[in-house]
Amino acid sequence: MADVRAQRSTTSQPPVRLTPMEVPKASDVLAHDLRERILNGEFTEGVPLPPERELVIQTQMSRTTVREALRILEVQGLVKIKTGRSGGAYVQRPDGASVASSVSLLIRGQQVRLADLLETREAIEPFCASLAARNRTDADLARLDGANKMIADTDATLARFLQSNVDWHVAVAAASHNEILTGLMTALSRAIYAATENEQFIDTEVRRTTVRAHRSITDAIRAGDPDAAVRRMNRHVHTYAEAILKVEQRTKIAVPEEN
Amino acid sequence: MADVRAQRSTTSQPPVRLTPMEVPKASDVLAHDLRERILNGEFTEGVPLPPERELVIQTQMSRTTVREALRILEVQGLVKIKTGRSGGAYVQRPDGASVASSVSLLIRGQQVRLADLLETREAIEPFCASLAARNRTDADLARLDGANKMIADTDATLARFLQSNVDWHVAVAAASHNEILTGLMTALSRAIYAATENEQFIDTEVRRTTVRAHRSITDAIRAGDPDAAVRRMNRHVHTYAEAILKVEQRTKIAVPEEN
DNA sequence: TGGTATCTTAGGTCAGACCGTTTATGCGAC
DNA sequence: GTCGCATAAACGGTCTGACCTAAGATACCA
Repeated sequence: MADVRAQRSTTSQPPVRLTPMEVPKASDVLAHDLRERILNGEFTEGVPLPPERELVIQTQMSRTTVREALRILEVQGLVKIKTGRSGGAYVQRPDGASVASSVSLLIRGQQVRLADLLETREAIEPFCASLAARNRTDADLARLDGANKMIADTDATLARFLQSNVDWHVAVAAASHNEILTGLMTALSRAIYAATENEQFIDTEVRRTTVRAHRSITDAIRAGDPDAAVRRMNRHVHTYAEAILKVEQRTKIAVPEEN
Repeated sequence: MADVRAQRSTTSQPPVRLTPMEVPKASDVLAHDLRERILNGEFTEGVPLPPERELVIQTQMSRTTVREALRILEVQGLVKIKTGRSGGAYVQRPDGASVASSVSLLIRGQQVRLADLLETREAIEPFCASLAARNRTDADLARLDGANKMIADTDATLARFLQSNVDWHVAVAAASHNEILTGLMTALSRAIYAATENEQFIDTEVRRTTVRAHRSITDAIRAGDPDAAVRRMNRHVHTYAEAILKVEQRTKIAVPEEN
């Protein structure tokens, strides 16, 4: 090791300034490189990355490191790892699900108040309904109708009712054809489901009101009437929120894990 | 291996039906368990998880497996791993950053158009402004004023302008005192920043308009006028979106990597 | 021809070693 | 004492090489 002070004495110039150096981990470097290649389209969707042992040869890294890199990409939703022969890391593009899961973590981690959840839905969903009225396809309408049919079953358990409820709301978001909004609504709906399941918020009257509101909003979406859709959705989620909050007294929210 | 058909012939009952079995990976199991404990508050923020070798002893798993689990949690933003003595996996609660990065991946994966981003902001931000007008504290106002001051500097570089822009928008969200909306706006702002930096969307005129709009919205928030706040914010983000989209002609969005 | 046994390729897990970084600790000079 | 520095200890990071398990491919036999 050369002595730094010796260098200093040989020059009158101020010492070189160095920024606090970054020492990236090998697996991060590899993950980063692969991620860039995937996002740049060098690896197209559906094709498998080279096998781990092949990557070991190419990168001169150990298999441990290679595997950690692949694991990172898997968590980020950029590859899907399959086992067995002709398994491997298959490239996929991240979809709304990854957004939904990170939003779920955000919600669960912050111990968010139920009021915040409902507020957020009030912000987002009317806009979704408006977009849905403009962009919906026949397939979207079919999905909405299906959810309406499911939820109309008055004999269903609470869990089934809430599930159809979620399905309908997610279907509205999907009909907006905006991936981000769809991801957000998926996460929000799931969280609200969980929060309202624990309490006995939902009585027969709420069920009937909900079914009617969904029908009416679906009609507006089918008719391609954004203004009506926005207005009705606004009223629906607001009414729902008020009903819930009237019952709720500082309830702790517990969002179930997805998968 | 026993012959299945032999069993069948010895009984008249129909064979047992099994669902396609789930064979979770060991590292996923551990990651899942740790994640639940963190989110349930069993490990509070800031405390380190047991060292890897300790986890190996407790879980009877190999260090490879333990490390993969920790890596998963790190990517999900639930722990921050530090090296060196008294290093380890320190528990942290996920914040807007993890949502932001998954949104970024979604965008870079080209599943999302810039229009979707702007649309989502149009859905969320007016609502934030409304809440902010109702819930803002003096500290919130100070933060908004600070951002307004920064952005008014006409000599600033584009990067500085956009950063102050993001700061202001995030400050509005923070003033709403809704954790979810704040997290979402952080993510969206960063993504929009990145998407608009690459293009030369921002000219002097846009800058001046933006500064004026921010001032006017800040006034409404200070005055505690939700209606004015919502109206002005609506116009601001809508105008901005139109200006951007006018310039954009099927432009490929390239969001730079965070970190 | 159709099904079944086997082979082959891939990821999953394990054990043990060693390296690099960072902090605690103890010792010596002031 | 107390400040500074060398050293030790406690971490995560990486590597090697082995073996297990899943599952598609293939050959073989009825």
